Amino acid sequence: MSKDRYNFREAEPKWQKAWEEAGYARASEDDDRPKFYVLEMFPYPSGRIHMGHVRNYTLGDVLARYKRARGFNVLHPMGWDAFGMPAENAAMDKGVHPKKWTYDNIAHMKGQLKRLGFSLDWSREFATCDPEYYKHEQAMFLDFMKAGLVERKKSMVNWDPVDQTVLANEQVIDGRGWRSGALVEKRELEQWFLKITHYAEDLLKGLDELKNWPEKVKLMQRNWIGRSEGVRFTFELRDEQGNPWPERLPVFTTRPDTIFGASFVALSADHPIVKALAEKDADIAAFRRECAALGTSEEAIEKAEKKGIRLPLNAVHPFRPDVLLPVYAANFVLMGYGEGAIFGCPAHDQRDLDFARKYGLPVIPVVCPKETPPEKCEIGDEALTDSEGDDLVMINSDFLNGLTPRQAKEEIARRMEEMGIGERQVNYRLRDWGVSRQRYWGCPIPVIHCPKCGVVPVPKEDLPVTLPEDVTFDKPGNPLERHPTWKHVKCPQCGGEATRETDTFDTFIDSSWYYARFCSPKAEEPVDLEKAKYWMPVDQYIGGIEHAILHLLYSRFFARAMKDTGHLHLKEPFAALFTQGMVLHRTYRTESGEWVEPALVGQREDGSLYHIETGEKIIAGAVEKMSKSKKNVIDPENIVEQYGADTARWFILSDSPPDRDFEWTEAGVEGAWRFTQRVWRMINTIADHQPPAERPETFSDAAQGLRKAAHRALKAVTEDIEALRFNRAVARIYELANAISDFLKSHAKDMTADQAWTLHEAARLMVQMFSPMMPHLAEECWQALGQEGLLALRAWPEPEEELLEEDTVTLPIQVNGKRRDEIVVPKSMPNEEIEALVLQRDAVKRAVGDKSVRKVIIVPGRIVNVVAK
RNA sequence: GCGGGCGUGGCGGAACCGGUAGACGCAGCGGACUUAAAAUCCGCAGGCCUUCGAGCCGUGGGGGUUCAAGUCCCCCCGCCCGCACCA
Repeated sequence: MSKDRYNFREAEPKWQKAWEEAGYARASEDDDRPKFYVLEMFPYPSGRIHMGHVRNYTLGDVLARYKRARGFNVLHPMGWDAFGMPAENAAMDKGVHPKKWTYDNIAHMKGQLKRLGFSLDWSREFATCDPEYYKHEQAMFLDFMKAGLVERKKSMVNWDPVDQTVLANEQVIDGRGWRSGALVEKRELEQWFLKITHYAEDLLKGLDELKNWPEKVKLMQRNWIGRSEGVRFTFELRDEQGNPWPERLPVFTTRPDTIFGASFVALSADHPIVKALAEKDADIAAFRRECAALGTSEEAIEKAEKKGIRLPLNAVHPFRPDVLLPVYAANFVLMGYGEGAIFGCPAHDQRDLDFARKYGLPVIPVVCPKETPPEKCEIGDEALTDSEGDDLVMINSDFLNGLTPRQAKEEIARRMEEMGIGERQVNYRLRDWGVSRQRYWGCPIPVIHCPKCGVVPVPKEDLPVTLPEDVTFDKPGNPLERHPTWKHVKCPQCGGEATRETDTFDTFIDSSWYYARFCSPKAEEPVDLEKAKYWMPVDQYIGGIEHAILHLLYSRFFARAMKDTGHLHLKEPFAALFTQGMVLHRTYRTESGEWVEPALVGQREDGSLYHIETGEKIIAGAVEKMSKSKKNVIDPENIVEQYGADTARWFILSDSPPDRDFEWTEAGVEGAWRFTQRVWRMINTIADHQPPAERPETFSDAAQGLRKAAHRALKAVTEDIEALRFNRAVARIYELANAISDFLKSHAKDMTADQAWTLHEAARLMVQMFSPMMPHLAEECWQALGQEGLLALRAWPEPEEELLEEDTVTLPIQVNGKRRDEIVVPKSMPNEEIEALVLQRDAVKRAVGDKSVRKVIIVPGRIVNVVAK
């Protein structure tokens, strides 16, 4: 290879082949070394990899390669999250079968990943749409059923009345179906649920043990689970004539202390009482329809204006029998939480306040800061929601007056229990996981519906229940439902005519246990426990923050369910979690507002932008997440083609901390590209200086300086890689490269033996340091430096301790907190001596002026601050 | 709406546990080399002011704690992520 120009087109395939032949990325359980399981969230096979994948898998690959060099037996597998809606959309739009579309995409993307040089153990690859994978999923579901973790109940879906199809939330746009444009309705269907709430407490407690998870993710999960302690109690209801209603109304509240501030009661529009009343009242029925048009997403419901309708009912205040509270149906009360009914206390809940103001209901403050006189305690536009402060006191509340809200909660709970109308209750926001999907391209749910026997599980020996391939997507709805023969089977129990379940699983199930399958991808059972015991848990999991709640919570749930059914031995699958940021790119538009892809944007001398094909003026827009709709997408394939894998990897690691968003820029890749070329030239220059075979006895000052720089860089880079601070590691490597350049410049002409030796040492260390990031270039450099064998197989170097120490230290000197001077002192200098030295300095004297020195603060090794007044 | 996060030069970022703000890279400017350009190499570089000693201002905005605040506390603004059928 040319010494002037690094040819990645030649080098990259060569080293990829060499690693493969060496079995570099193959993982085996039969190994004495400690194990390390690094896993990145597997991709959906959309067709092409995108920059987000490049970033994700580069982060993981750096760690995998580093850990191998550190003596770990590393498992770094890859697979495909292959079921899901896009395959069906492609079938509808382009007429291609979901299976063909998916497997073609996988083949293409696999090639792309290989060209990026990721050290993945491809022998463990699988796709979740392989019957070999999903048959185990079906088997586990049957075991979950036996263990009582599965339930069948009614729940709401978005229904498109024109397409006669169930819609995903993302397919509902402003309350209308994305294809038909029809107003979406809510519809109740019998569906399968996994009882994640069974583990609510355990999932919450388990978070405390996850020391290497980001606090923000744990906090989000805690809030999602939403444990709350409160009281469930019942109201007596009366109709408009004052006659008692046959049943009492149960409500749940976390704020029983505010009961004397109650000014209304609100029921969910889907509450059985509201449903019953709607039968006889057109207005209530209309209100229910209005609520149904909001769809099923909590976001849409909460964003909507708070609205309600008065029901012909009143509720009797439990402690003031003469007070009747009006009862409403309200759009912000969720049927799925608590009892689907609340009492409203406008003074101390924002939603209740908004509602009360809209309908002219009284706002009675019952909690008041202690220092405020009760008669001055007023509520404006903002409710006073705090109930924990000891500086709060109950007012307007009969026997509660004078207590803190905390005491009042206790007192009310006690009295309600005494009266027999309520009890304390722990409630969770977390709902059971609805896993039924009315779609074709998913894992079939392995049950049969028999008119005589009811729901009958498919016997395990009949698994997998596979998808029929002769299906069409020319009509809306689920092809499994209308397939002529597939669903018709004999009942396994009575042998009579029966039908298969035509719903398939939520694809989140597929991704809730794949990490365990990678331990034994060919096992006869879902997971080979011996192998799982060796590899699990995942030591480092890496993926996007967008999965902070659902995917990660479902996976934690699945591990628990698998443990309880004997399929896994631990509850927490991911020992450490890292959440990467998104990849962004600037957007461009023409003056008429059309998006333009970055490749078509040219820049003139004066900096103005133009369309390179049409010459139109182009306006630069915001830097945003890469998305097809805004055309600000850079295809990794083009980047690898133009610059090679190492440049792409290096750039994506270099600019931003991995957990923050990353802006892809042309200039940035160019910079990374130049660095690869600069390194290659530098290494070849160094190779020309033959080092002595033996390590020199002594080193010149210059050589010693370079050795210190190299070993310090090694220490810093090692720490940065361990902490996944790859951008800092990159900066340290740049610094070392600069130090080596400087050294070469000043000593190239009359290089002594010790200097040549030092140069080679520094060069080897630098190459090793960037080898996890730019593995191909590193191998090529390693060879150029005359080293034998694959660098990938070499142990990570250790810095020499004595080169890391410094005997002097530079201390900045502040006077009253402002930096005025600095001194260089021996590390061992006692504080009194430092103080004396500092006070003699001209700059210090000048800054002190005619004030007198009150104190001198010395932080050893860091700073001196002179306090003068 | 609710929950979570982020905000530092022209740009991406660095700054450990409260201790020199701006490492490193990108872009820029000046110079060398070249017939020329590219590439490469060297140098400069937060802002203001300057009598060239220095000084003042500066980490989204406002307040506070401290000898010392990008970092801790309170309030506000902007952007991003999630909200249970996108993956």
